[in-house]
Amino acid sequence: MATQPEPSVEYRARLSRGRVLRAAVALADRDGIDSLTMRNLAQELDVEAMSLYYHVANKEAVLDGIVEVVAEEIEAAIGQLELPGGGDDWRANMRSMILAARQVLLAHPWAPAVIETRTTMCPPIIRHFEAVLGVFLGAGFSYDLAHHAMHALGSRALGFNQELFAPDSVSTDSDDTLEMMEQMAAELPNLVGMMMTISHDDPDSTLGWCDDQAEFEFGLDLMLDGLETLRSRQ
Amino acid sequence: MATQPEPSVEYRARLSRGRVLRAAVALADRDGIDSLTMRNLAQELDVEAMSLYYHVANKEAVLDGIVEVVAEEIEAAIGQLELPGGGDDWRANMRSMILAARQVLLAHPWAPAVIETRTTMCPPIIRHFEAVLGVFLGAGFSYDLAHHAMHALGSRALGFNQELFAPDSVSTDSDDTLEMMEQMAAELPNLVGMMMTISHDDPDSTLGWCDDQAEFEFGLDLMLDGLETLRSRQ
DNA sequence: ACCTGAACACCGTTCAAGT
DNA sequence: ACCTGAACACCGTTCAAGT
Repeated sequence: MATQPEPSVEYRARLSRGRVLRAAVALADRDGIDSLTMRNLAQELDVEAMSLYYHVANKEAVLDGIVEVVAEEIEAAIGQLELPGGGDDWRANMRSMILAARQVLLAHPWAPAVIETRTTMCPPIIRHFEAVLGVFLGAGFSYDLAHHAMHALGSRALGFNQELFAPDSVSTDSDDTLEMMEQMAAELPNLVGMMMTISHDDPDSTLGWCDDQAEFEFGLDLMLDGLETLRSRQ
Repeated sequence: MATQPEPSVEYRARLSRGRVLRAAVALADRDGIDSLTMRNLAQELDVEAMSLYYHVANKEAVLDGIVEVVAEEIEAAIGQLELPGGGDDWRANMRSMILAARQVLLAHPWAPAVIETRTTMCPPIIRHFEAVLGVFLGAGFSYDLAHHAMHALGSRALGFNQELFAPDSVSTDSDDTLEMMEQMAAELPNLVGMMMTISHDDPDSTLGWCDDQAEFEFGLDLMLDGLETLRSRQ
């Protein structure tokens, strides 16, 4: 009789904080953040829910942890970047760092909302802000102006600008809103006029169906250009 | 014998959607948004939880409703405003509208987070965006530029800029973070340098304890100034 | 050291039943 | 028409118990 079962198909890998967090990210990516419950997460790992508590303190710790995983991905993505601006063009460097972070977040659509509910910064996020701040300081921003700049950037420093309301909330695709828009055309001349003009110019672009990436870059450039003006006058 | 009980102390006012929503706002203001459960809300109204469902479809409808209540307060606050810019200074008008909205939100600290989870816009919010857009168009912005401007403003149009992480997440008040900062001073020269400089200049102002209102206005003005530049070149 | 079963105190919500 | 009691299917979490 075998006293030691050899590794086989029924062998189950031991749990660890890392495995728990990676499974949590995968679950949130696949089924959405609402599906990330301790019970579902345990099932994903072929384990009982209570086993998770041996590796993470509680659900908040799981949420902290999945933000950390994403932040580490951002760090890795930025690490691989060849900064285009060299020592000269701080805006180009900042821009590519932030757009690289954004690419990572696009793969984890739940991340912005979870990040905004966190109360403490994990080390990789702190290091990210350290790097962003480094670009400002390297370009000659005073500590004071760089401080304002960090606040002004806000979540854009991590590559997202939390959109208000769902992408299609005022979309003309919905019959309800279309009807509502028609009966409100008199009351909402500006919005209706803008939507009609924009969808006339570009049928794919309405208020409810905008190019998020283009709008993000527009807002980002607006900030960076404004900050450059302030820097040069400093 | 009285066939009709006269109104008396034990008379209980009937429920209505309006009473439910006002009670929900008051509860969230007083005890925080996490305390806003159907059961707690019912208790606030001296009623069973199930009674609420006669007046609101479900909890999502309550959240939609409390955002609507806040948006109506914003609408009222802006309605009472004397716009300082007259027909000339669109930035001054926009600024006072947005800062008035912000004052309302400061009384309902839970509101930004709830607003960001909504998927559809309620009528008073739509009307608010209509008014903001009206300022842009009135100042001569093209529909296209005004559209970009609305996106760039984002939640700032409603008076908030969701802060990442809690106010004191990197505060030097906490012994833990102070210790962490000390041991990380070598790894985080930019952040530590900025914090030391800023708290040296102004002991009340550190990374973790900033003047939110001043930072909001800094970011808002940066956007408005940048947009004015684009408008004038249009 | 690591995992589990049973149980607790909550949720939102349904449905049939009361007045 | 309006409100309620009992019940259901979930949550996160605890604690003592297993191996």
